[in-house]
Amino acid sequence: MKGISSKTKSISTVLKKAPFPSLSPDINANASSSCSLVGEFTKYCYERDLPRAMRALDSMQALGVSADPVSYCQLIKCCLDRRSIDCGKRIHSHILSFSYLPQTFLLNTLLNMYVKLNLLGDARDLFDQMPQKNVVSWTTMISAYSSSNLTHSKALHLLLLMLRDGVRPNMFTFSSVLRACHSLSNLRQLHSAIIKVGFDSDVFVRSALIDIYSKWGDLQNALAVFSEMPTQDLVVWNSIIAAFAQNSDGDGAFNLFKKMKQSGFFADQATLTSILRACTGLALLELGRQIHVHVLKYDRDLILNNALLDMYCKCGSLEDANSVFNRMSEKDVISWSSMIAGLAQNGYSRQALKLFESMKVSGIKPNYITIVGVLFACSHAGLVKDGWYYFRSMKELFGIDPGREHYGCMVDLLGRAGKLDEAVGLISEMGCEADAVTWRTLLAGCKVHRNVDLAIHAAKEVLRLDAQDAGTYVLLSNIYANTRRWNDVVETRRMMKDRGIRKEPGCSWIEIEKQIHAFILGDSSHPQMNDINMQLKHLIERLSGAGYVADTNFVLQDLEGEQREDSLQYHSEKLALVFGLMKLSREQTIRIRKNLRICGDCHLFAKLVTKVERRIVVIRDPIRYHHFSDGVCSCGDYW
DNA sequence: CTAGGGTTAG
Repeated sequence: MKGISSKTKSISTVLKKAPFPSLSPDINANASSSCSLVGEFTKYCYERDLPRAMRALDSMQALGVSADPVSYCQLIKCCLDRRSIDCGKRIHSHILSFSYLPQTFLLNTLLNMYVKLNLLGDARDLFDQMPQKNVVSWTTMISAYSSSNLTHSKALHLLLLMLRDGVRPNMFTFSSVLRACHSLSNLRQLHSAIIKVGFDSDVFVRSALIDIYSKWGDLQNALAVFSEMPTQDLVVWNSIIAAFAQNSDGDGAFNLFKKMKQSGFFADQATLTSILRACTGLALLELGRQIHVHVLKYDRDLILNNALLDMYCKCGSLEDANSVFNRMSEKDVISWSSMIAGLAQNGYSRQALKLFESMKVSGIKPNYITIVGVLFACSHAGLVKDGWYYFRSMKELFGIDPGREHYGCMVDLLGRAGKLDEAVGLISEMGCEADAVTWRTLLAGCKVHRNVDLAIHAAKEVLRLDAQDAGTYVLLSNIYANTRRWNDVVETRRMMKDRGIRKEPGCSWIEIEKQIHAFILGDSSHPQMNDINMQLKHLIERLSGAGYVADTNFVLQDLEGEQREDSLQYHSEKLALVFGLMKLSREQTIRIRKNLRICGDCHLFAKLVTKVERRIVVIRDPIRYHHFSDGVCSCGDYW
């Protein structure tokens, strides 16, 4: 890639290549044949006939003649479409051999080609050698660097060089460079620069602003950008809806969606994808099914189908997930990963591993997240050997280094199997420091296998890394109470109070005829609460016959609010479950979502309900799925 | 010749 600065070419080179039509008949003949050659070349370029155009280009190269820049641009686009790096480079070197300075827009087209072909190095070489860079050249390069996390700093750096060079950024530049900002304050700087030049009214810049504020978790500012002026652009609507869906504010997403329709816009693939994600977050299976109807008209949209698939998995309807998965005309690593994780999370570990084998056969390469799902499947089914195998060979087989999540799954697997020492060993072996999630996982193992000393250690680690984790304070205090270490109980409660930790009230949601009913611990505002309480009493009597005894160990988990012995009875999932029994027909699965982990008493309660009442119950807590049926739970009583 | 929105884990 050298010699692009044709300025430096000697006069003699220039003369040698310049046509002298009057010198001799030979040269005249030559000139007229070059003329028709160029004509042919131009024709092929416009017809997008890459092979013929390349052949003509070679002849032109031999004769030292050139065509007009627009034809070259056509041909470069053609290379892009065919993704032919080789042809692109040949055109580039042909253009370099010109005796004159190639026009900037032609070099920009080449630059763009390199960027789109992911040849950033070649792009940068060309960019550095361009004698004249205009705003398009700069923006092309900045945009290339902005699109990868690894090169964000280069994008910002180029913006500075551009300004120093006296080239003013335009709307294109800003809408590309925004995603490269490295902090919220950096984003605010860019935003105010944008406002200063008045580009904030551009729909591209606005959607980029909304998107990046959302990625930094700043929904207020995203909404502020959105609300500043009336929107007549679908992408801007989609940006703000996605912002809410991605920041787990499903209700916010639905409200905006409603407003969008009122403003006369129709949902496209991106809108539906975000709305499905909102359904996923809120576990709204029925609403998700309704959206599915609209998805059908985009049945070849991969991303949309992936979102649909994930919705069914996370809403606990594996039948639907399976049928979507099987009908998808195209599947990528995300489709496979979602399905594998979905099977595992819903208790079908063996199928998950089988599907993983099919995936390998299909030729789609597993990624980091796929392996998380695979290990999760192993841990769920207690497949210690398989887990170790996948964990130990993932680097060799798939080229993926084990990360936090993988270690987390292994700690879960070992903890579940009672191999707590091995789990501790693994934590110390981690390349990265164990985070609160990992310690919480170990803590769960300690709880089930009643290892008090290790539980205390794990809980302390959790609290060291996440001082706000109300559940762990409560659990720790619970352990101390059970082992009669009263001073420690007092100390733990004091710590909680000092740090202003409040336990989030337990809340459960159930969807009945497209209506969401929420049950919050200690809140009896539901209109049918009296009825529900009565039914609950009757139900408990029936369950007692089947051996149900309230597990008061868990009462201690509720330090806040009522500390009555019978407060268990009011755990929100019990109320939701009873309401489901009252309102849904026997054939309908009772699906409940809750904000806290399910307690042991409610877990036993749900198991017995499915046995005594012959119902299917699915409860999704923030981490795991519990499929209850005939007195058994898919989690195997470990969660 | 350059720009914006949607999917898997945590």
